[in-house]
Amino acid sequence: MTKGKIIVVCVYSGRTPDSGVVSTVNYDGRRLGIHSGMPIMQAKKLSPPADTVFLPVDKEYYSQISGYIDAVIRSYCKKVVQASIDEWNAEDDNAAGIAKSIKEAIKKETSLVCSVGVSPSLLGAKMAASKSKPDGLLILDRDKEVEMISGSDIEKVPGIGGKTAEALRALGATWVKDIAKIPPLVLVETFGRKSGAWLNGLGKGEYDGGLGEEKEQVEVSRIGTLKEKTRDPYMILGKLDELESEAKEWLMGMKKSYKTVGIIFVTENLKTHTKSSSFKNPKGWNEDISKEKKMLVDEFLAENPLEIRRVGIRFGNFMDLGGQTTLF
DNA sequence: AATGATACTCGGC
DNA sequence: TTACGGCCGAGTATCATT
Repeated sequence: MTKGKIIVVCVYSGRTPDSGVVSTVNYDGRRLGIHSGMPIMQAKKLSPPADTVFLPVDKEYYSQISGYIDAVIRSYCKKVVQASIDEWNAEDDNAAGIAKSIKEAIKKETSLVCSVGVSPSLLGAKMAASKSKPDGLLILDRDKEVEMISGSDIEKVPGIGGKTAEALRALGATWVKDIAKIPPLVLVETFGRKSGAWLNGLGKGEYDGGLGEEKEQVEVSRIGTLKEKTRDPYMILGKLDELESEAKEWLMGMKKSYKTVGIIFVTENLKTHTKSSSFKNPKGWNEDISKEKKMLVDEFLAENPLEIRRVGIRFGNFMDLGGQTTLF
């Protein structure tokens, strides 16, 4: 029985029985300071064992539920873009009118509660939904939207994470409205052309409008944690073989060929590095790439002295081949 | 110099 | 005292081609 308990949902890496991180945690757990991304061992120290349940993530199950919710939302809204496994962005001429019905339909279908935000901009809607968590509905007009966003902590703005927030605070901005005091040139210098311009607009109350289009997946990757950290190419390549098969199952199912293969390395200091190379002609999922993998691994080991903790493989630059099915 | 392709890092969820 | 996943896309740097 899990009623009244702290529920910690974890990604177990398999390295040791408790190694891994927290994926998510219920509100009782959050009150104790447990949060996503936290090492499982740290969460254990913060939670009373008798009142806490640690569960592994079950992504297949979440995907199934996600599909049910997707169908509900699409039955109500003119335009829908699924943003992640548990977030949808939608447009409708009668957004404020249907929001409550959508909440109720999702509850009826899945017995889950959700939060809905309605606002003139996508950014405002997302923040309104976040603000009304865990079971809320918040509808804003343009004035209320500006009031909410400009008065918000920079860290609460989707698109501003820990690193960006820290850099903004170093420039004197704690609240969104403070960003307007930073010269646009400084924003561009610090955050780059695109992000700098976006932040500048944010400070001035210019929030991007629509949803954009649903995007096609452009790469597939599989990453895993090694039993122990190592620099042994044989160990690394062995793990990569497993991961390659998994990624290629996806390619096969989606009937995709690829032109780019990349290897992802996470070193003992938890820093991520990548090495990739592209082929002139697209490769099918049955083609051998062991030479290329070895090249990329050797190349990385030659230029980085640290031990490797996790490795991954990535396929990208998918090609539409038209009638050339003989490749497979 | 301009354009497009590729390589790589960052960070959200 | 420390403890640490598995994805994905965006953005930008860098390279190749013309």
